[in-house]
Amino acid sequence: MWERAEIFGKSVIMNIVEFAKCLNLSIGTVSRALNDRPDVSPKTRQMVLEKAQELGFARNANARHLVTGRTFLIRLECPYNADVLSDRYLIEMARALEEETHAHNYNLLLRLGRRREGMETEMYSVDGLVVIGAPEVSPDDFNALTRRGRTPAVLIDGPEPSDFPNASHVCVDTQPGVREALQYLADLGHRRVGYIGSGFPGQHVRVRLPELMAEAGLIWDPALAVEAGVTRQEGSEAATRLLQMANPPTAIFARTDVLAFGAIEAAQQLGLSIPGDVSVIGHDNVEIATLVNPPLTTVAIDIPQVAKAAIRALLEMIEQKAAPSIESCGAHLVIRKSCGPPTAAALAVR
Amino acid sequence: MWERAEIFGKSVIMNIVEFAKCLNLSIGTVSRALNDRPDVSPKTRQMVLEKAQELGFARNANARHLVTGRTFLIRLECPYNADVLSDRYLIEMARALEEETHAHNYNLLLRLGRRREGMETEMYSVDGLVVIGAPEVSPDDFNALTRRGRTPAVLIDGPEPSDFPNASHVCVDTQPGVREALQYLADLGHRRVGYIGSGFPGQHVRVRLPELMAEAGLIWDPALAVEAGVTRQEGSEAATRLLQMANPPTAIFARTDVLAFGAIEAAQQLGLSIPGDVSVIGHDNVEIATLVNPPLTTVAIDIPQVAKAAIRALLEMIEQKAAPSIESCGAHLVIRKSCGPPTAAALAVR
DNA sequence: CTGTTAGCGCGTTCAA
DNA sequence: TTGAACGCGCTAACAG
Repeated sequence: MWERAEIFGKSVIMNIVEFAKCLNLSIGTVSRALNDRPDVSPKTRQMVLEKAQELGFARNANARHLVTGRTFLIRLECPYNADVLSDRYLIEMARALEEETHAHNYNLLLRLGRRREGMETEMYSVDGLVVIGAPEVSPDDFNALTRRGRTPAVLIDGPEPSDFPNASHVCVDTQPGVREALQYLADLGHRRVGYIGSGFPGQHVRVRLPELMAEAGLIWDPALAVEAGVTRQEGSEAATRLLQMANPPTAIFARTDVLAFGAIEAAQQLGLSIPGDVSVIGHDNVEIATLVNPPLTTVAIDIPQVAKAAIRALLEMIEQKAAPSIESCGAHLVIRKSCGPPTAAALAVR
Repeated sequence: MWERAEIFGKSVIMNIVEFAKCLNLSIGTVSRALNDRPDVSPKTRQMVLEKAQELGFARNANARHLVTGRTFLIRLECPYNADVLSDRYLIEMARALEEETHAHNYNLLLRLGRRREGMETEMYSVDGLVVIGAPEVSPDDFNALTRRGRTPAVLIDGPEPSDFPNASHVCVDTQPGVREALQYLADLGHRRVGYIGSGFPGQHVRVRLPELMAEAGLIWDPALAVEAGVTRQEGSEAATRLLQMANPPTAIFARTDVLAFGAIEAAQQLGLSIPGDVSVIGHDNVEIATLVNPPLTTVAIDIPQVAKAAIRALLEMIEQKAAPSIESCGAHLVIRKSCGPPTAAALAVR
C-alpha cells in the first residue's frame, strides 16, 4: 500500500535518477540545482524546481543524511521527572526551543518522559542535544546521552559548568528579577518584607537575600525569612506564621508561585485583603499566576531568551565547530495586581 | 572538534567495517548480531555486543534508515494555533503520544507551532504522522503533510473520516462521559439540571442532550439549556441567568471547564455555596480544574486511551501495511468536590 | 553458522 | 555549465 505504487501508470516514489531522466539532465545537475549551488544556470535551476513541484519529487532525506552526516535534528532531554507545575516551565521552554530550532531550519525531537535503558544504540542520530533542568545529571548520564561526548550538547540550568567542560551551558540567574522585585516593593513604600523559601539548600537567592534586601533599602530581619516547602499548603502555613507575628511584614516574597498562592490564601483567611493589607510576589510566572485572584506579580525567567542562547550556543558548536560556551540569562519582574503600597496602619506598627 | 578525532590513538568514530576488523569477523556477521538475527551463534552475538559496548561502537543511524527505508520516527502535527487552555489538552496528548511511541521503540517528533511554508522538501523523513485537533484541516493541507498520501497518517479528532479515506481516524466521543455525569447528578437527587453550551453548532452532546437527560431520569426543559461562548465571563453570565430563573436548576453542566469556572464564580457572587446550594460539572478536565475552589468535577477525555488507539492504528499501517481504520474513544467522569445532593429547599421550589 | 557482494539515494569530486 | 563515477555505512541476499 505504501510501496512504490503506480498512480496513473507512473511510479509515485521517484529517486533523483528517475527524476533527472524525466528532465533529460544528469543527477549531478539536478542535485546542484536542488541544493541551490551557484554553478547551475538560473533557468536550469528554475526548471528543476518547477518540475520537482509538478511531478511531486522530493529527495530522500535519509540518503542525504547519510552522505552529508547531518540531520538538522536536535533532541531535547529532560532527565528528571517533574511535577505538574515545574512541568509548566519545561513545556514553555520546549515551546520556545522548538520555535528557535525552526527559525534555524532544524527540528526538535522531544523526549518528555524518562529515558529508557538500552535505547542508546537505537536512538536517532541527531546533530545536537539540549539537556534541560538537570542540575543532578551525572557524568555517566551525560556520556550516555552524548555518545561519549561526540554529540554537541548544551545544558540549560544544569550542573556546574566546570564539571562538564565539553558542553555549553546556559545558566539561569534569577537574581536580577529578585532584585527588581525587592526594589519594586521598596518603591511602593514597604520596609519589612517577608520571605518564604522552598526549603532547598544552597539557593543563591536565599543565600544572598540579606544583601539583596539591603541593596533595595529594605529591612533585613532573619525572623522574616522562613523555609516552607513546595506545596500551596506549606506556603499557606508559612504565611500564616509571618502574618501573625507581633510585627508582621507588609509584603511577602515567595520563592515559588505555588507558595505565593498559599500565602494569598492564608492572608485572605486571616481577613486581610491583597494588595490592600498585604502585598505578595511570587517566582516562576507559572501559567495560573494570571488566573488567581488577584493576578500574581511574579519574577519570570525569560524563557525565550534562554532558548535563544541555548540554540545559538549549540548551533555554533555544530556548524562552526566552536568551543563550548557559557552564558548566563536573567529574570525580570512581571507586575500584575498582587502588590500595592502598605497601609499607614501597617507601617505604624513597627 | 567533532570530527573523526583521535583519542588514545584510536579513531573514535568507527564504522561497521573497522569494528568488524577489530573482532576478526565479517561485517555481515556483525550486522546480524547487532540486529538480533537468529542465524548467529549465541557466543558470537554475545562477543559482538560486549565489544561494541567496550569500544563504544554504535551504528550510523542514517545509513540504517537509508537501507531499511525506516526511521522509527513519528511526527506530531498540530495545524492550528490553540489558546492556552486548549493547549493544555494538546500538551497532555503529546505527552501520552510520546509515551506510547516510546513503548513501541519509536520517537516522536514534535511540531508545536505553525508549519512553515517551503519546508516540505526539507522536512524530516518520518514513518508516520499524527495530526491532532484539526477538524478544519483541508485536503490540500493533508496532502502537503502526507506527501500526497504517501506517509501513513492518523487524525485525532479530525474532520469527517469519509473526507480522508486514506488516513486512520481516532474520533473522540464524549457522550459516555456526559452520560456518566448526568447519571451522577441524578443519583445525587437532582432533577433540574441546567446546561451551558459553548455556542458551537452541531455539537453531538448538545444535539442529543434531551435524550441523554431523559435517559438519566432528569427533567428536560429547553429553558434550562443556554448557549454561552468560550470565556469564563460568558459562563458566568449564562449561569447568572440560569440561577435567577423563577424555578432554577439545582445543578449546572457546562460544556467546558472554563465556562464551569464562570458558573462557580456567578453562583458565589449570588451568595450560593458550591456544592451546598448548586452543583457544577465541567468538561475537559483542564489542569486548573483541581486548583479552583471547590475542585471541579468534570468530564475527562481519556487521553492515554486516545493516544494508544492512535499509535496502534498508525503502527498497523506502517508495519503491517494495514488499511486505514476508524476508532472511537470515550470519556469518563472525574469526581471532585463541586457536586453534592440538592438542598431540600431547592427541590421544594419546583 | 559465516563471509562476500550488491545496492539503498544522494552529494561530490573530477573531466569534459 | 554539465555529465560520469565514486563512496557515505549499512542491510540483505546469496554463496560457502
